[in-house]
Amino acid sequence: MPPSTTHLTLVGDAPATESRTSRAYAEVKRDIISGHLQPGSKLKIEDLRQIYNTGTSPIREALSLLTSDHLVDRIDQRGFRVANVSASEFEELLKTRCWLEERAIRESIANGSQSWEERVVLANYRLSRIPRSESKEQFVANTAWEQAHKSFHMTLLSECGSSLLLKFCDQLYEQNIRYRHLSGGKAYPARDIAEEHNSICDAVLARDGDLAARLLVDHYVNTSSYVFEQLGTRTE
Amino acid sequence: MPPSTTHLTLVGDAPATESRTSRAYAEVKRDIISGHLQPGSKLKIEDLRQIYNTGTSPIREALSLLTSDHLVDRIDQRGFRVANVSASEFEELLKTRCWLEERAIRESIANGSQSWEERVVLANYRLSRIPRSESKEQFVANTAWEQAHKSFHMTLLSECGSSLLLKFCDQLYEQNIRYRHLSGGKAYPARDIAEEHNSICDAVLARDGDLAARLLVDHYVNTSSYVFEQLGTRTE
DNA sequence: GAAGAAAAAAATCTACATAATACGTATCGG
DNA sequence: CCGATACGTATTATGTAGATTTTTTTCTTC
Repeated sequence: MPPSTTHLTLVGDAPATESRTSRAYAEVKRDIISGHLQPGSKLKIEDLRQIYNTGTSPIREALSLLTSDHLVDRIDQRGFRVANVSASEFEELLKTRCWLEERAIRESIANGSQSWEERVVLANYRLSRIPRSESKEQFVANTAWEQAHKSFHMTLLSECGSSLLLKFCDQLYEQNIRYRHLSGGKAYPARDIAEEHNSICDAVLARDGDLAARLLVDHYVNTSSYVFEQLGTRTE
Repeated sequence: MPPSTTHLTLVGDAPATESRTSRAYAEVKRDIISGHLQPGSKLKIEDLRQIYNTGTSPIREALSLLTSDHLVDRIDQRGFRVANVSASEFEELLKTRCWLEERAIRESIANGSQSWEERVVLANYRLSRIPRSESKEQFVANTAWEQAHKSFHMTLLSECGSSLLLKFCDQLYEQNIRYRHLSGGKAYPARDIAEEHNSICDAVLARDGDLAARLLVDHYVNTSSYVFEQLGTRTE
């Protein structure tokens, strides 16, 4: 007899309803990463309470959680602010990301299973099918592409053998997206990003850690040069 | 100076008074790291409110902040728990720590200033003057030694050029202390830890990144074998 | 202008109300 | 009788409203 599908009794750890704190966390995070909330700007509890339509506790707790993602700064008795950005901070971010991801992809290549290879191929394929920009004339960030891109990169690292390292890479990745968004919606330099992804993918399948690490770091450094240009010309 | 261990005061000057949230954060953190609060145990807001003599908001916020240190787990609608421990988690922790600290000490050696060398020497000297145990007969953890030890190790990494990496190393260091404490107050194996510190110090002064990294990793792996023994024999 | 007092704004905290989960007990089918 | 499921109660987490403390701004006064 086929195993009957379990009825609606929730077995695992998925709570029935999402708390307001979680919702506020997700929404504020989204708005900071998207650049909607200006870097350095004050996050007044009362304002946020109204904007996100909830109470003070959920907002306060959401902001506390966001400090761990380095997206919000908290000062005792002086409230919360959106984390600032600067060229030097971005340089640190890029550097750190390269260090950590290089290690992570090397370990993944050394330890990754057969099915991991397949997941990498699949993630790359899915990414390749999604247009980078929603419009052909001008660059309009495509959320679906963003998700697939992150999924591809995190899959590359996923079998590094350390959930801690993965978590760090995830955090740094999101901080990086924020910088990309803040650097404006202008078109990216004419660079064949898909081809870069393919090369990384090939190196992974060849289990060539040195090559994969080099390609991955180059990929990040190249993408970042654009952000640096924008940051360098900031008027602030 | 190494960065402060909490993310509570990130920028600017210290406020006049410490908030209850900050106090609760520091106290709960201390009690988790010291092992006073059992791994996996439920953190009931009402209980904590009474124990730490404050309201629900400060407790709740403190616990939210502690989740970022991986010392507390949070599940929507189901509250907070002290993060669990296990041999496999500790293995990940050790591995990740070695990866990150190796990178950090190499970078520090490559970029560290003259005054950094002096700070390393000074931190090592101070550490050498403090007894490891408060009692000669049996091992009793000495808080002053703990502080000096952390200070020495963080100084080694302090000029790696990335405050993000430093923060990660700081977090991992504190998680590690927790494991040490949980592994009981038994005497450490007879090993000349001071001599290991001296060797690392010498390698730093010789600007020998390869050697320093190797010695540092060995230092951690050696210390950890004791924790593994204890974890392996846990009755739970 | 600068120093200081008063007022306004904002963050923090407490107390209570509400909603969700956990647990013990009863019930049902085998 | 035994195991599993459903139900009702107790416990706990979450959320709201408002009081309190701290900081920031404004307004005097010198």
